[in-house]
Parts: sequence; structure tokens; C-alpha cells
Amino acid sequence: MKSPLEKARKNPESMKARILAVARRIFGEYGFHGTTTRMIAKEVGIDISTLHYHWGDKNDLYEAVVMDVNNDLGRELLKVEKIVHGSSLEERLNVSIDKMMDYLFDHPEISNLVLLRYFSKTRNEIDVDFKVPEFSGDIARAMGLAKDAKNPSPRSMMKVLSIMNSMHSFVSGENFFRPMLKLDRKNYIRAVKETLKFLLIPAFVLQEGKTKKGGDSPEAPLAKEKKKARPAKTAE
Amino acid sequence: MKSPLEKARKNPESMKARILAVARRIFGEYGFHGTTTRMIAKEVGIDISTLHYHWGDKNDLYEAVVMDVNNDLGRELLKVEKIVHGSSLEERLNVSIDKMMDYLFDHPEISNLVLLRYFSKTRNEIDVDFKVPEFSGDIARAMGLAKDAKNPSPRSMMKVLSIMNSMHSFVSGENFFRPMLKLDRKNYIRAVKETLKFLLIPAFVLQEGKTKKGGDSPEAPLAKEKKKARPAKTAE
DNA sequence: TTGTGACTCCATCATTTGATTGAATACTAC
DNA sequence: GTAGTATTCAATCAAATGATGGAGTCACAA
Repeated sequence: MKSPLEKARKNPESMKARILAVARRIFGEYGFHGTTTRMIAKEVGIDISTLHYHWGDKNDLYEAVVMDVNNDLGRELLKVEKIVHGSSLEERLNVSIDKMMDYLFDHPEISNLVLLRYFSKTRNEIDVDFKVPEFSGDIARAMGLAKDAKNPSPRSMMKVLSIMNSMHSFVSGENFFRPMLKLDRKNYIRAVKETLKFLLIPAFVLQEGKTKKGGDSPEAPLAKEKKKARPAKTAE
Repeated sequence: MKSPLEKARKNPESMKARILAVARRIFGEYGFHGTTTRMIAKEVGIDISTLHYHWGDKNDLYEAVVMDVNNDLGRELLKVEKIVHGSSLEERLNVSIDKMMDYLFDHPEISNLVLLRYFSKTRNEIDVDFKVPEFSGDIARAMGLAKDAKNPSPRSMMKVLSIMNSMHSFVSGENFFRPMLKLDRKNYIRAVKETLKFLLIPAFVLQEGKTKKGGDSPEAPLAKEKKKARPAKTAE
């Protein structure tokens, strides 16, 4: 049986999918409390009751958005890992940064939603599994930081978190940072990639030289795409 | 003539100061739209009308909070810069990371508010100057990345931004990351410092060796503590 | 054609939330 | 003490917001 999310993804023209897409963007921009169902409905061009008809209440919609974003991010990580599989550590970092930044800059609401989830509370406790632990473990292993993705050391996790945080920060902060730097979008993206490489590559490459013989083992896919997203409440 | 903010700071026992302190924390946790004036008033133990009496409307209070945080952050940056003044680049980074992280972990609402401001919009356009450009320029110069704090290159700014973002991310994300890493607070803080040093020091030290003779010139104070915070509306 | 189900919107509600008023109380200067 | 100011709160308002009921519309199968 299909979850509502899958159905919505299947047909991007469906009302349900259109609502989800707009909700992603607006929740990402304004956060949960900063977003009203009326804002979303108006943007889609429908009445709020139509929105509720398709997605239930505001919480349900938000959860669907979060899970949708999770799925996309997981898929992309998997894709990137396949591309860099087998390369040297430096090359893996180089290519991963390029690919991930291109992807995130194309879908900035992903970074927005991830960071808002990290940093901000909601009054009514919404509990959506953001899959950070899984992702982090997989990335850590793919980077050669941990042998076992299921049991990464806190140290490896921290490194992965700082990589992901740095990436998301520059994407989400574009509206704030770019005017300040007086760069156009293209040059901003270039500068971000350059800065991330400047920061990350020396640290990881140096460490590899210091502590290792040849043990960065980049095997196995990055994200396992386990357990499907919990279906959002189906309207009936 | 004193601004309300200064008055509030002067006497931390005053109602005005107590409200401001609570507002800082709650706005930091829940963001602007996630915070209600009633939440703040309740936490202080007063009626909302008392809150409005002292600080005007919600926007005014939020602006006061933002400026208060700015002042504190500027003061601390200045302090840290004085401490590390004259040391080697590696030592400057080491000590700065230690000091700044201790400070931010003691005042996590600062990181929360800074990041929320970067990443999230508010429905009604609140425009508070967050002084990021100034700070960044001063930090860049203090780090030896730019000769002139008033005209840092975009490249230097980007580096400073990534440093600040990484710091703030780990502070604001504590509630999310720490349970995931299964670390107690003390060890989390230690791990954050270690990770930041792992990432930042190789990059900057390597670069210095590569491009420079001896030109990291750490002179002049870090933050200039210019123009006072614009006074929040005085209730009368 | 009629019936059914999916979909959409209009009208409307209840609650939350920002904000104000005016009466009480505390404090200060004289 | 008293006048006058500063502070506080209970009561209340208006707008925003989440949510629902029910009527109307449409496509399509029987």
C-alpha cells in the first residue's frame, strides 16, 4: 500500500504534490510557527480547507514535509557516494562537496528545514525522525572515518556533523551572507565550494597521513534507504 | 541619555532587565513566531501588560534582544582578541576556539539567535542590524586574513563566516547532537573544541606556510564597539 | 440518466495571540 | 502624611489562525 507521500511524489501535478512542494518551501523559509496554513494555501491558489482535506492538520503536513526532505537528502547522499566510490580521500571530498553543494543550492529548503530542526524548538512537540544518526554513520564510513557505519565513534560523528553543518549553513544563509559579500549567485556558490574545500581537505588529508597506513576503506553504499517514511495521515 | 537597553543592563534586578533576560532565552529557543509574549511574561512571573509597559510591542522587545546579544558578542570577541593578541596563528586559533566555545556554551541563546537570524525569515520584516559584516571584518583582520578590517576580501569573509557558523552550529545544535552522540555536556564541549581545532587549524596553518613570509599581523582590537545599540522604544 | 465518489470552496467557529484600558498598589519627594 | 509618579495586574478587545461542515461541481461508471 502506498503512503500519501509516495502518491504525491508519483504525480507532481496532483494537488497533493503541489501542496507538499509549496509547503516545503514556505516551512523552510519561515519555520513551523512562522508559517500559516493560509500562506501555503494562498501560494498554491486554493482554499485552506482543500489543504486540510489532502493533508490533515498542520502538524501532519509538516511531518510529511520533513520526511519528504529526508528521503530526498538520503537519495542524494546515496547517489554521490556511488559517484565517488573508490577514489582517493581527497578526490572523494572534492567531488562530494561539488555535488552536494550543487544539489543543496538547487533545493535550499532542504538545508533550511534541516537546520531549523536542529536549532529551533516547536511549541507543540512534533517528533519526526530526521535520520541524522543514520546519515552521519553512513557518511562517516564512506569518508573512511569509521569501519562500521552502525557504530561510528563520537569523534567521527562530530566530523561528519561539522561537514554537513558547514554545507547547510552556507546554503541557508545565502540570503544573509551573499548581499554582505556582494557576490552574485554563481560566484557565491563558487566561493562556498572553495571555502569548504579549503577547510575540510587539509584536515582530513593530513589526518589520514598521520594516523593511517592505507585504511580508508570506502566500500558499501552510503545511505541504505531503510524503513520507508512513515505515511502522513491519509485524509478521508 | 541612556537607552533602555543600557538601563536594563545596569540593574539586572530591574523588571526591565529580567524581562529582557527571559526574552533572550525564549526567543532563542522558539524563534520569533514560536515565542508568544505570554510565554515570556509567564516565565518572568508577570502579566503581559507589564511586559508591554516596559518594552512596547513584541517587535520592539525582539529588537532589544537582538541588539543586546550583539553587544555581548562584540564585547566577548574584543576580549578574546586582546588575550590572543601577539601569539602565533596556531595559538590564536587554539585559544580563541577554547574561549569562544566556553563563552557560547555559557550563553547558548546567543548562538541560537544569531543562527535563527541567518536562516529564518519573519513574516513582518524586522530589520535589526546584526553587525555580522563588522564582526567578520574585525575577525578576519585579527586572524591575519585581511590587512584592512573595513575591506576584507570575500575570501577572508567566507573563512570567518565558516568559523563562526561552525561554532554556533555546535552550540545551538547541542540539544539535537548530544543525545545522538551519547555524550554528557562536559564531554560534548570537549569534543566540539577538538573537532573545531581538527578542522580549522590545519587549513589556516597550512595556508600561512604556503602563501606567506611572516605577514600574519594581529594588531588592533578585534571589535570596535561602535555606534550604540539603537534604543528600543521607551514606554511612557 | 442517475448515482457515487473525489474534490473544491464558502461560511463559520473556537482558540490563540498581540495589545490596550483603567483601576489598584507601591514608591518618592516634599 | 500627601501629592504625584511609577509600576503592576485583571479585564477586555480585535485580529490572526487552525480547523470543520456542508453545499456545489465534476468525472465517470452503471
